[in-house]
Amino acid sequence: MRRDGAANREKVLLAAEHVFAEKGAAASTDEVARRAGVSIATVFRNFATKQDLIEATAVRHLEKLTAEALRLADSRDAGQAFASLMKTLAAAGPVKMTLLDLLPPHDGREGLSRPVTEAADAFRAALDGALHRAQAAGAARPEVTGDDVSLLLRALAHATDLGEGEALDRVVGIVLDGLGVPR
Amino acid sequence: MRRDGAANREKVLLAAEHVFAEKGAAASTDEVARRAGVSIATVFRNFATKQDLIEATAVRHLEKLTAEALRLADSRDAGQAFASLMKTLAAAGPVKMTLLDLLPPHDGREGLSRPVTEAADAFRAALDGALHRAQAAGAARPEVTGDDVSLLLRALAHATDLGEGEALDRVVGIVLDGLGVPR
Amino acid sequence: MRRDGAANREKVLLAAEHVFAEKGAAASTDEVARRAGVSIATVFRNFATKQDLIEATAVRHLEKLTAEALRLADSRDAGQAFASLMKTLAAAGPVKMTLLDLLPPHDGREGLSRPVTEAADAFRAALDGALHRAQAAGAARPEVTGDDVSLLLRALAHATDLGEGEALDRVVGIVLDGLGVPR
Amino acid sequence: MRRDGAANREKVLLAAEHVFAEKGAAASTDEVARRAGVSIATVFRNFATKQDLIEATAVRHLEKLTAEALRLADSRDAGQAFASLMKTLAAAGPVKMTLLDLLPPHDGREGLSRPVTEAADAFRAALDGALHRAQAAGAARPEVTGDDVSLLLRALAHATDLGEGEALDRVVGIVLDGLGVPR
DNA sequence: GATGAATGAGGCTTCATTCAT
DNA sequence: AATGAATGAAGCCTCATTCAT
Repeated sequence: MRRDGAANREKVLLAAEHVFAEKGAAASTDEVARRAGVSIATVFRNFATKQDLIEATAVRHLEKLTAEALRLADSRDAGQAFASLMKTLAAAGPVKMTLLDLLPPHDGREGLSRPVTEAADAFRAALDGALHRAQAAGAARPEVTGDDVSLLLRALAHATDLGEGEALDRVVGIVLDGLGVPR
Repeated sequence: MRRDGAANREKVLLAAEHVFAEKGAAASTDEVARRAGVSIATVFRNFATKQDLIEATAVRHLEKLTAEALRLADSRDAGQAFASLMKTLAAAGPVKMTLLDLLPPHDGREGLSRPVTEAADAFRAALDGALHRAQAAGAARPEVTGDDVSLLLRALAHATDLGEGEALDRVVGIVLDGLGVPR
Repeated sequence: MRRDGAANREKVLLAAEHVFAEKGAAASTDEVARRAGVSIATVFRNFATKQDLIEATAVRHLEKLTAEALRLADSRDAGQAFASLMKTLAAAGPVKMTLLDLLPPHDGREGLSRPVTEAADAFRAALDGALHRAQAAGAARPEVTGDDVSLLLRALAHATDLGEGEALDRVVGIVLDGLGVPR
Repeated sequence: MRRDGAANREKVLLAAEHVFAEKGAAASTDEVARRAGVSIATVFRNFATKQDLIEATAVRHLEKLTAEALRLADSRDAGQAFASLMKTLAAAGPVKMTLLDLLPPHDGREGLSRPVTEAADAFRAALDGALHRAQAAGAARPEVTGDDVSLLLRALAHATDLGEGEALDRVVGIVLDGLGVPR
């Protein structure tokens, strides 16, 4: 039984990721349930509130991004690693919803639950690490701050929402130029 | 009486600009009415549909931006002018709503009314003009396109939505560096 | 000035007759005003309430029908006169709205204003007169009552609302047969 | 739980039948819900649209009428059967709403959903059958058509709306005389 | 007297959330 | 644990009626 429960939770989260990505957080819980193939009551059994579901989706997405950031950190070339990270994060896969809006610095943090802020902080730490390594290797301007990168990333994620594949590459390239990252 | 009507229409548009800016287009018409100090029926008398109100707000905002772009165009230093334009537009005053999302290139243009697309095109033309002048003066990389700038602007406008004043300046500066605009 | 007022009242009544006929009493007062070419405030100046307007329209229509009934009464052949009357009334011209619903016997009379009941009674008297003359001439079954005719007329008026020209003639013919009126 | 759902759906349909009958299709959905003893959201869960509810009510009523028509068809005396049918249908029980307006021939059929037109056609077929049997038995004039009967029925249903029990019998009797149906 | 504008009440519909099976 | 059903609150929009010019 516990396995069923976990499986359903998983299905719902996956569905939420897609639905919120496509239609924004305004999408109805019903639609998430439908896409997950479960009843809406099941969604609410797993996530007491729609906000909870949104936050869980955000956490999940942030964890993926953090993992990606840490994976790339192992690369020998710190500049290359940082550039790849920016491209990957800006593209943001199918999750076009701006979950990254939850990253600090952010005004609306007060209302967020612990898990979300923790996940956001973890991601932010990974991002800072990548930046610092690149700066140490001379592959990023020293005066650039973590906040700068975070804001730019958020901005690019939104642009992703709108631009096409190749267009996004061009834009990310321009930003990397501005950051002093060699390409 | 026409004066009353015009004044109220103005009040509603102003209120809409603020409300949509703060809470996004999902904000309720009721709230716009409350902020404008009129009844909701008055809002609907001036704008038959919520979509109409949103579009009118967008047009108004775009027209302001276009005027700003054209005003700056008269500057002697084309590079300076372009830089100022980017900063001004990214800041975007109190209108944090991403009205700039209406700029081409954009997928969702089909559903938009004529006035909106016209206003968006006019703004885009002014933006392209500023870019070309800067490039002709050697104050912007020649390979940068109008689409690049438009996407970056849209991205920065979103970041504006979240970042603070000084932080925004830093970020815009980085982007200008990437565009090869001297500061 | 008085002439303007009267003219407007006339225009409104005419418009109301058409609009209510086409869309039923659910049609909006705005539409009546638009069709009359006046502002909605003018409509309400002349008729304090929408109900008042509806009743005035009904009275006007009833008076026309009464006049028609009296005009036909002069015919030599009482049976012929009665048959013509039924046909004319069932067709009801452009006023398909069932103003005849106001005729007695009717449950909802209590709520009606004096002018309406008076007009309805006058029409009913004219109708009774035509029937009695036909019966006196042996051109209608003696046991038929005014209520019978009134109900049938109301029914046919509704059918008119729906049927076509020739179809209506057939149906009225059948009813006249049932009433014993020679054709 | 399905039992609850079905029961509520039934309650809503029943309430709709009464409410629409009394106040016409313009009656508010709220009133239907109140009469059914459920919340208005429950009404909309069962019938996505007010139009859907109206149509479902119409279908239900038409099916009852069709069943009645077919039941009477088994009678030995075809004329008697037809007369009974007319009386029953004209009386139409508590459903004073003119659901019969949906019968062909009718202009507004285009906007109707499949189930409604099917139910209307089924009823019309049953009615035609009764008429033809009566004509074959010499108990109705041969030149009378199904359209004639349908229109008359519609008309009488409206009259039902207004007249009383005994008055209706008289009127139906007159129409049957006109149709050549012995009584 | 006529009008353009304003409004409160009400109608349809959606949705997050709760309940009973 | 999962579901179908129920609901209150809220949103958009319309309309009869009133008000200010």
